Amino acid sequence: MRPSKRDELVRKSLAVFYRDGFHATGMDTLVAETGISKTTMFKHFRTKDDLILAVLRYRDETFRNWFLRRLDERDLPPRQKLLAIFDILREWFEESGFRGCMFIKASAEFQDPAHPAHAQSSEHKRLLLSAFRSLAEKAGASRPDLLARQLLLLKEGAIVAAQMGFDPDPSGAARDAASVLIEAHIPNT
Amino acid sequence: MRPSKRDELVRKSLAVFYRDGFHATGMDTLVAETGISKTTMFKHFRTKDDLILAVLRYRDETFRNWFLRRLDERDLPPRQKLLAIFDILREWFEESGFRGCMFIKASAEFQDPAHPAHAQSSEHKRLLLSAFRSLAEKAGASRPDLLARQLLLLKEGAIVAAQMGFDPDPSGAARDAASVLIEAHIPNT
DNA sequence: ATTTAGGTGTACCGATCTGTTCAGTTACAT
DNA sequence: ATGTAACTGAACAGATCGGTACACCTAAAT
Repeated sequence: MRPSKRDELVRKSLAVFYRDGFHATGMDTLVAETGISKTTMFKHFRTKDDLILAVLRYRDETFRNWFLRRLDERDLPPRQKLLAIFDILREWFEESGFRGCMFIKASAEFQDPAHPAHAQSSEHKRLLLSAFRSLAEKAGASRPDLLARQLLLLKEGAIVAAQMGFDPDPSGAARDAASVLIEAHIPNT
Repeated sequence: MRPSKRDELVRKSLAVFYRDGFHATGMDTLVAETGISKTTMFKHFRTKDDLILAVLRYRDETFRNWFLRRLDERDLPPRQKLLAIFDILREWFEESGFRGCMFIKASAEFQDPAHPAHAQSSEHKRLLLSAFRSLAEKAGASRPDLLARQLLLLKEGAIVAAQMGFDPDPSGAARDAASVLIEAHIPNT
């Protein structure tokens, strides 16, 4: 009756996969780190890949919810919300366990675009893009789709920079660039 | 005497690692795909990790040389060169075997920042950044370091978008954004 | 009290992993 | 022709991989 073990497994596996990577994490490691028996794991998920997909689905939900809710909480006018994207990004980067974007990493480990993990990772980005686009529309951008795509490029670039550590303040540089782009797309007066 | 086998091994291994990933590629696969015996491999490189590092060094050299030479060939004024970055990016994306940036993928598979592969990947990006910065200086940017970092963020974002396929024209969107940023940093008249 | 569903623990399977060993081959320099 | 250095091929070692089998445990519903 209780499907709680399943959720617990997904949550705890997420943490390990996020920290160590997908191929580098074996099922025995998951047993050790989650405290859940292998038998139970394979009762809930037929294969490791199935578990990974469930983890990615869960990550998509929680991350997107967190990000967009955080954006709404500030209740700013749409134009400022577009900028605030990069403030929330900074919060994320400063979290102690930050290790980059799980979906970028998933698509790096499962390179075949036909692989479900790859496809699902793209889908996550498309969902974010469409959220950005609707913000850009509300903000009155002349070309909302283009602006949204550009802000997303800045966001992804900042994530990579934060993960790899080649920029001292990626969210700051991205935010500054975003404000120039926003001003160009949405003249202030 | 001939160290040609070693180079051949590095070159051919690069292709396999780039296509399939580091952890997903076993030494036996490399034997099959390179036609070089395992004995020889382990004579030239003590461990798989050593081979990976050599591959990354080789990739850094060839990619950076290719990119920057391509940029020089056009001999444009510095300001236009900054924009042309994104034209060369498009060329790369359109190559048939394109699978994203090897260093982003390396840092995704070797997440510990202390891991040599991770460190070397960051270094590659820093070298590119410093090339961008010197271009931005020559172009007379008011804040060349900031502009260079922002263009690099756009570049990395575009690479991720191209690899994951969530944007129909990442190099185009990035180029357009870059031109706005350049105009803001280097007033045209 | 007993059934039933979900979970545990451990041993195990065959395949694959990185890395080694070793006898034989090729090619070139003297 | 003989020595030498690089390379091959195949077998092998020990560990780990994803996944299975099976006997047992627990708790709640009947």
